[in-house]
Amino acid sequence: MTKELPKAYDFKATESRIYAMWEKGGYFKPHNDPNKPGFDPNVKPFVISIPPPNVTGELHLGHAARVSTEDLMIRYHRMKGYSTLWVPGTDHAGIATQLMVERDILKNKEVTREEMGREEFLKRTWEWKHKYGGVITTQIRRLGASCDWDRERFTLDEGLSRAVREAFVRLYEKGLIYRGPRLINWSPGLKTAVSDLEVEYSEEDATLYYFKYMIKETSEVSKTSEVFIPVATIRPETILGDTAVAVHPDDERYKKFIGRTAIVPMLGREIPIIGDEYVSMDFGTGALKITPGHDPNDYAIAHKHNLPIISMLDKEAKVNENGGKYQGLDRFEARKQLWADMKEAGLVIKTEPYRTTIPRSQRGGEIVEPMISEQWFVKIESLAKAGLEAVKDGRIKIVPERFEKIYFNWLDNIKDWCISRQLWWGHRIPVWYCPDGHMTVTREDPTQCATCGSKDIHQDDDVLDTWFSSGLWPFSTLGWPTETPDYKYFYPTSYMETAYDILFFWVARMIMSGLEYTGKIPFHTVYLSGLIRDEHGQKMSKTKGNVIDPLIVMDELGTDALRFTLLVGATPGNDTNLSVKRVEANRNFANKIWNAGRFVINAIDALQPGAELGGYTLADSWIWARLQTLIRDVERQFQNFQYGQAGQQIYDFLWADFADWYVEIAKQELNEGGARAARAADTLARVFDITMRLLHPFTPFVTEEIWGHLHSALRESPISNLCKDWPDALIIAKWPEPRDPEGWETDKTADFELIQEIVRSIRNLRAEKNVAPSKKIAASISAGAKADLLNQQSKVIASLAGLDHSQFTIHSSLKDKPADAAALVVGSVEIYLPLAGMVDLASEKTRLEKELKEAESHIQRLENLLGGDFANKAPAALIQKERDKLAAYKDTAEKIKAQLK
RNA sequence: GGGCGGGUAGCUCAGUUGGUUAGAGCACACGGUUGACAUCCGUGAGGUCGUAGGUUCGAGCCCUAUCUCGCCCA
Repeated sequence: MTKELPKAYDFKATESRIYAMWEKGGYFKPHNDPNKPGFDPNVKPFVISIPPPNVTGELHLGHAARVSTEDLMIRYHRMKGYSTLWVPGTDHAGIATQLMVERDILKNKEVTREEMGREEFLKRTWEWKHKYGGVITTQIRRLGASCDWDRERFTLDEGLSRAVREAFVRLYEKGLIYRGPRLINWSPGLKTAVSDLEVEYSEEDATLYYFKYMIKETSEVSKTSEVFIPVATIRPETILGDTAVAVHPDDERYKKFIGRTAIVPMLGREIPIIGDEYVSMDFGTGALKITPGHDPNDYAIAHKHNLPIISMLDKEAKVNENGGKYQGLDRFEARKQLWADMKEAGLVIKTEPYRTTIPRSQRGGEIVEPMISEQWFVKIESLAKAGLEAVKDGRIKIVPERFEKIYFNWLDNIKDWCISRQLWWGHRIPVWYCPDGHMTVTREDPTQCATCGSKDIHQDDDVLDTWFSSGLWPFSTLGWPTETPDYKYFYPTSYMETAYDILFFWVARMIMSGLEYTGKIPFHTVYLSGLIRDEHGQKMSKTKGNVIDPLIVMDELGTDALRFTLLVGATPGNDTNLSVKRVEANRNFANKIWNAGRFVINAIDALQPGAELGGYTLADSWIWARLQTLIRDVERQFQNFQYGQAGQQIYDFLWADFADWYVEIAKQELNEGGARAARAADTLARVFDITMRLLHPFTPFVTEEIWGHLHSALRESPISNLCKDWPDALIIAKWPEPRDPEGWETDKTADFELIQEIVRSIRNLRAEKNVAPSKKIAASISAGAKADLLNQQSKVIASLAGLDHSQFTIHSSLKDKPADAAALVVGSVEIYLPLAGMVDLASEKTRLEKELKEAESHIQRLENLLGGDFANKAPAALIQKERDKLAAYKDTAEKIKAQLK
């Protein structure tokens, strides 16, 4: 006998215990491990590498959604028998982590990282990592993630660092990596370059400054009149870096000035006036100042016209020596000063408010400054081409498909990737320089210059973009560049599951990297999820105060409730609005699972030894048919990545079909004892077992826990045969295989649905007439051809509809309709409820008339339908279906009419 | 400017390759201490599926236009 189970599911007492049991049982490990004896290379693996969270980060709902989805995929495939591996890990998140540690030492030691020095700072950062690096993985465990923790990786681990080094050296040797001064996005606060992707553009209020670009006078021009070209700019301070003024060659106003010389305000520097069709004549003043050192478009024009490039800002975005007397001023301060001076000098025309897009750093939000800087770049063209091909030819599939277009578009327009960052926390660029400027790039740290042999060499100060190492993740985590057994067996991986916002940052780069370094696709399927928003679709942010903390939600409502909400609320590629109300509803669902399980277990415990199994009842057949349909639907939906739909259907089945109908009917059967009870218990156990298997990837904890109890109850029961093939834990139980219908299902289902309709209509009437739920009432039914069926099911009907079975009669036909009775019509079945004293003739008449009207409107509609082209063109089966419906409505209408007489 | 997604019940969302009575959760109304569950049960109300055309025997779903919200890219 099983011990008494609590009345409510206690997730707090369950989750950590179950997780420990799984981990201890080794269930998170691939069952077919290439490092172990007995390995079979022919067994199909299923592999996911986790999108690595920031090592010092904390779990947010985005992580929770990712982890839940990946765990669902993993558990499903594990149950299907694949040798399943989920590789967990974290990345070092260069900027984020460095900032955190910088803030910390500034607060606690009051030193900056520069004052502290690189070596000491890195030591502190590693300490920080060791202290906080485990937080997020602990939180991921709480979600039930069934990853192989023995294979956990970190991007700065020795192995992964070797992969980064190998990748860099290979690209360098192939000539795909180069260093040079280019216009890049500079983050003055962080004092590092950032890639194009790390800049966000927002529409903001700004000021458009109009001023005079004076033209150097020549003899032909009157010395008395003022000659200038009006120019407008958003950033007046960049005037200090102007190297030309451009106008459209066809512009009647200005074309006469082309070839002449303009004078940079306040600096007096002379710059050419050039003609270029890039200038739009009707935008602004029609003339453009060219600042190639601080604007990407101007940079391109300067290249075309061979203009000099002047940098006028330093690394902190203060004006440098090229800014004359403004040197040392911050960029915004310089803007004010310069403008004031220009006003004084009579060069100012006007200012006006203007909406424009401002480039801001994705991290921190400061305004990014385009600047010329010496950086390392990856020549991306050939990599992009390969990445494009892999998706175009179907080797990699992106779900949902519409993101393929976005992916193509990005790769078609991609620019070289700036991979160097002026940070300390990361993979230091493996390039050494000697005093003569030779570069040495090797897999092992060199002791001398490869070109001149000089021992006086120093390593590049910069580190690589974190995404450079993340791009290697699917294979570096498996041992690459070494051909380890893991790499050989588990690579390429299977799915890459992540949110669409890092399609470019990460997914595209992983694909390009995988193809470039391993010659193989890193995964065959990319599944993109949406983002998690609050219940009104707003982005969650601390400033809005609408952040939902998954840890608190799990504390209050349980992990399964959160998981189920995230999984069922999501459709591929679409954002999910999460409301705590919904999580609460799913906490209730977890409890429903628990209690349905308790009921099943009690039924099993109550069985008498040696009980024979009775035959299948209609309800047995019906629930079994429903279950088989469910298995087929769920399987199809899993194959199509429709996880939300699948979860919803299982929910509906368990709650509506199983609990509300089958369990209620089973109660009666169980009361009868003997063979009837044994059959009911048997069906309960079989259906519940399969339902738990289907539900396990969604709500792993409660299903594992209750299934375990079911398992022990069964083992000690007279029907222990049922569980003879079950494994020790649900997590590795076999996934239910869909099978084809056997032919009997349609009739049984239709029969049962008639019973349901009869029950519902009696309940409805009872509620309408305010019959106390506890009161058993009499009934007689005229059932026509259904009389046999209803006779067999009379006890079911009676108990579900609250009828007194001893006063319940079923006939093929009734000669006289019972007096003083309410009449209900369900198709061809007439039900009489002699509610003495409660039946008011007038209101009965109204009710029946209403029903008649409804039936007649259906008859009208169907007759129109069947009288039209539908009858000629629609599929035969469908036409028959509608004809049957029409017949049923006609039957109903006639019966009601008879009642009304 | 180009592209993508959403607009379905009071709120938040589902809705298979078009199949004819559009679903759920929450909220709401009425009634229930039925031996699994009040984290529950029963019953009910609530929708011209953004708008206008079109294709089709048949459109929430396909096509065109349009309004609106959001996102990505330039």
